[in-house]
Amino acid sequence: MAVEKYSRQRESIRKNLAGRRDHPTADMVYLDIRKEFPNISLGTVYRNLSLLAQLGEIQKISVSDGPDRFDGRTKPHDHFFCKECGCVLDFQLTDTDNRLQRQAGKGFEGRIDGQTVQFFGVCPDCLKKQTGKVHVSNENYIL
Amino acid sequence: MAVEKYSRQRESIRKNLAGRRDHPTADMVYLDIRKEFPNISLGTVYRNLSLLAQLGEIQKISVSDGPDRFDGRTKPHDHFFCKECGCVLDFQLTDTDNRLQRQAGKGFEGRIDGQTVQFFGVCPDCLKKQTGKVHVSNENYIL
DNA sequence: TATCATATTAGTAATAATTACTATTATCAT
DNA sequence: ATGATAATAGTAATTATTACTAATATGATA
Repeated sequence: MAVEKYSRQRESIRKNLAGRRDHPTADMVYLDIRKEFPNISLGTVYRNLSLLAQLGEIQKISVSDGPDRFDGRTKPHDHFFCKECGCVLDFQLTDTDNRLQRQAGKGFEGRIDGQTVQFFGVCPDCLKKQTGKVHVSNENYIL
Repeated sequence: MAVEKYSRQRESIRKNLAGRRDHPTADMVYLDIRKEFPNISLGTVYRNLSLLAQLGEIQKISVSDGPDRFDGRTKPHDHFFCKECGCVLDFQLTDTDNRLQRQAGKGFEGRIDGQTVQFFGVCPDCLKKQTGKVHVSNENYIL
């Protein structure tokens, strides 16, 4: 279960994720890695993605309307999900985190180890494409 | 696709979710509804859960390690996921939301329609069961 | 109340995503 | 180089969910 031996395939998967900013599915990673390892199997990709996620070297993101996605960024951050194109963007909320966790922890008898914020909406690209709608600054939309 | 006619099965599913505080999977709802409608099919449960989620009458929650879960609470709130037993608890963060969304929106050219916070940790029940570990107030754990 | 159009269902088949299995290969310590 | 075994490729199996279809339920209208 734990990693005990190096493998070129796993290293390639790790590097692939580290070098991209989108949030690919296992299949997208598979198609990419096949350029270097034409015989790699999808199962190998899945196994290594799970493994790397367990080790905290990548992050696994579950979405309600499709396959899981993976994120090569190690340090904790948040995500934005576009309801138009389905893309996932990274958000870095500075410092609010502690406030969040502290507030949630008040009177809670369990233990909170971490948290992540999921934002939903329309990404910049899709918003621009929506002709007929005037593009206004984001802050006007805030409730 | 839209709801145009009443159905007793759908109403039963809606009530079932409204009357419980856990966050059941489609299968758990199915098993429950079968007490009232022994012939209801799992597909019917799935279809109505999707439908109700689209209408905003229930909420669908995706988790990384199992089937989707459903939540009968209509008003927006957050969730806590226990890494021990897999249970999902509701959290209501008072008012911090606006701050979050405003902060995320700064300089973002897309549109943010909503957000939800996911907390991870160990639930109160599991924490108590972990013998050998002293139970301390949650606030000591906050980073 | 009977009739009709059609939304919804039960039952089943199909698909999508992911995991499990196994013989072969790669890694690494000796 | 050799041996122990972790990891892989290829494939089968499982899980979660959706799609399909004939029969039924709903609700409007006569």
